[in-house]
Amino acid sequence: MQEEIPGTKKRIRADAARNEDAVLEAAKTVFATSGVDAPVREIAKTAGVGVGTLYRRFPKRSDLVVAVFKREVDACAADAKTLAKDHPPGEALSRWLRRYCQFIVTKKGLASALHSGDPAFDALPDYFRSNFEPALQNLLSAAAKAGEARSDIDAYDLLRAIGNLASAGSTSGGKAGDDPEHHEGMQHTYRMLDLMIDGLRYGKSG
Amino acid sequence: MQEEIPGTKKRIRADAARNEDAVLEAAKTVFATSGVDAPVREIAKTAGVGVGTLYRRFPKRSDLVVAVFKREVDACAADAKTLAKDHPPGEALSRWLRRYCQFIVTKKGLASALHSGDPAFDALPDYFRSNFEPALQNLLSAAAKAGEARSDIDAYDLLRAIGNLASAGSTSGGKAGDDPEHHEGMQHTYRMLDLMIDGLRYGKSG
DNA sequence: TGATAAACGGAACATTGTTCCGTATTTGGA
DNA sequence: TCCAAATACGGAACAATGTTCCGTTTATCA
Repeated sequence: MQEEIPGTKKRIRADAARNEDAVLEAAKTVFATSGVDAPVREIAKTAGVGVGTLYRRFPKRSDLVVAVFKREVDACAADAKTLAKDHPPGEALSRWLRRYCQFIVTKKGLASALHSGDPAFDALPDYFRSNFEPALQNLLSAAAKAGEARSDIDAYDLLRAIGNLASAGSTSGGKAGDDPEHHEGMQHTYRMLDLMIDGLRYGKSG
Repeated sequence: MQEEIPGTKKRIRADAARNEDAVLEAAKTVFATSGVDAPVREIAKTAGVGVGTLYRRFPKRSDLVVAVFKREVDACAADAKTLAKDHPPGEALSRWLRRYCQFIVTKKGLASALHSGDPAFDALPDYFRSNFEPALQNLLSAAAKAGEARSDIDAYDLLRAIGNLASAGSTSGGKAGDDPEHHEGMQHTYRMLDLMIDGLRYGKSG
């Protein structure tokens, strides 16, 4: 979260840094497994840490939720750059859109928390957009310039469209289980996504 | 809630009936004042009743929320009939739409509960629509027949439109306070509503 | 290596939903 | 009118959870 800023008084203790990371990682796992409403204690235990430690870094439960969310937004946005480096533009675009779709699907539970009215989450939508829109815009532009995708699609529109697709296709809640209906819904979602991607890359417009 | 059905074994005890009503009334008040997340104890105390009494009638907190919601839907829908009896068709229509708008505004907190994924609330949207759509349809038809409103508007569309208007204009949460911004938003909402009503009654179409 | 600041862990506290049960009230019949 | 059974009542007690507190442990640095 916060780097070594020159002006900062003291270094962060090694164990503290290690634990902060462990907590974030545990929270990510637990949120995915048991939903965003999972008890703080469960996260602390998974991280192999006492609740006190967790609360020192994240004074409110919502702070932890926000931190995990931002961290995953960062990771997903960062993947855009990686994919752009490792693949031809059209392919990078396709892959990232699938990656993004997966992000949305796994954040379903969180999404409902966002609209819960808790002011703690007010900043998240902006964070979401300000990271994803440029990330996608770059992929889109590169693909368009290479003639590997149409150029008349707005990044934000696409983000929203896929977001809607994905939320419509997943059962509400945010747990992870092996619910078969859930899997069918997912398959359907990914099929629709592929349709959009194909349209984007090979559609009649240029 | 449940009437005297001939097949029923025993009569409901008088104090029980009285208390059920007191609880519903108290819940309505408390939800309006402190939001739908208000503690059960506060509702019980307001009703002048122990929590045990409350829980016998409403085994889950959500049961109480649902009951209050339905009761207010009933009340609002019933007002449509009353207004139709006491006013000329166009006027009845106007008045009821304002009444409905007020209903929506005060149920903002509840609305977010609806989309919380809790299956306890799954039946509410249907209840909402199946009561309000016919109620409005009647007013609309009567007004149209009397030449006091245009006839090309769908009842459900109108319900949704006003619903959106009202939710957009109110600050999230569902509390009641004297927040001045909230009041401004409300004024704006009602101004927009009046615009729609005027369009409905005096617009160019017949 | 030892002093000190920083961090740790988890018991303890506060709030809330829910259950339990001894007590009080209503009801229907004698 | 009065009694016994049925019913309902109230609120203490329990469980789950977020959050705070503080005695103990550990990392850092000279």
